[in-house]
Amino acid sequence: MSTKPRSIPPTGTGDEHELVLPADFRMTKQRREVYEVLMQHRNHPTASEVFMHAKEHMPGISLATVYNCLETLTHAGLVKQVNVDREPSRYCANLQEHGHFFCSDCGEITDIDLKSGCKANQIMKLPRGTIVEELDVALKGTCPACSKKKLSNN
Amino acid sequence: MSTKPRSIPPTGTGDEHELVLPADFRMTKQRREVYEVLMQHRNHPTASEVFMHAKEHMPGISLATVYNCLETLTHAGLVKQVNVDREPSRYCANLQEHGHFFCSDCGEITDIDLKSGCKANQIMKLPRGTIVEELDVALKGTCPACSKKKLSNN
DNA sequence: GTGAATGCAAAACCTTTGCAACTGG
DNA sequence: CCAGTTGCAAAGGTTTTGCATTCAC
Repeated sequence: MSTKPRSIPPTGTGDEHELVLPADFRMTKQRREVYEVLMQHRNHPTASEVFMHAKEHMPGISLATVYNCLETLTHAGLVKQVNVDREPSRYCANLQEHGHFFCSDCGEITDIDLKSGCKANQIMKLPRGTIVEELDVALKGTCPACSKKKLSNN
Repeated sequence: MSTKPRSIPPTGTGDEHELVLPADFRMTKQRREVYEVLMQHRNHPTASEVFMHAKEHMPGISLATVYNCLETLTHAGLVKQVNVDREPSRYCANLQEHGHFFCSDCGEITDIDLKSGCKANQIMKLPRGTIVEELDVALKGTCPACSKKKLSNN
């Protein structure tokens, strides 16, 4: 646990699109730290949560820098921003195309894989000429753990 | 245009779920006005846009009240809240289950119908025991009008 | 009549910005 | 070296809140 390996090339599943970092992308200490936090905490932390974790390894880091890094990393394609209603943005380092499930009981957010080959025009009545660049699927409801808990409480 | 009919029972397509207003729901002048604005402006206005329109008919109305009304109407099921990233929330009175398409060129938001019978478990690999209450599909890209414009500009 | 809704202003909140100091390539 | 990044604090814009007044049922 002392000297963690710090590899940048991300998930390595080979399933995501070719990842090309912007030519002028600088991997600073802070950006690496923020990225590492997201790699180690896969529960979609908010910016402040990332900030708190990052401070453990890097006491001097500021919240504004965390916001900066998150934006840069998102823009670079290493990180995805996840918005739930009006709540603070959350971030994840899972680059595979996936949706999100929000449990209204426990508040947990879990990644949900789309069925293979699921494309926008298969589920939506798109007017011809529409160019889709991003498909975002969000589900709300009760997760298996919580629905189980509910049942046994009755 | 002088005395507009002001009916509350919503879309009337018969396609949406049975709409049961909360027992203690009070239809105040302001709530009716906000609802009417949303019925007449189907382009997903923000709270401030609703406010501006509402003021035309009801100069005394306040922004806080518009926010209150929007929340109440949303809670009552007469209105849906649409969030695009971190931008101000938008609202619509289209109660049919539908997705949204955000054109990154012109900024317009259009309702997109889901293909009939499209359910969450048909497109997502849901863990068994998951209870889905809401399916939210958001698309980003270029709308037909803008992609046409782009082509003719080249 | 009465509890709920309104209007106003101020607060809360997340996020962005301006700028001097610093630093990675 | 030097454009880009950081840290700090302050501002920005959206949404919420507290409270006296008003209103719908």
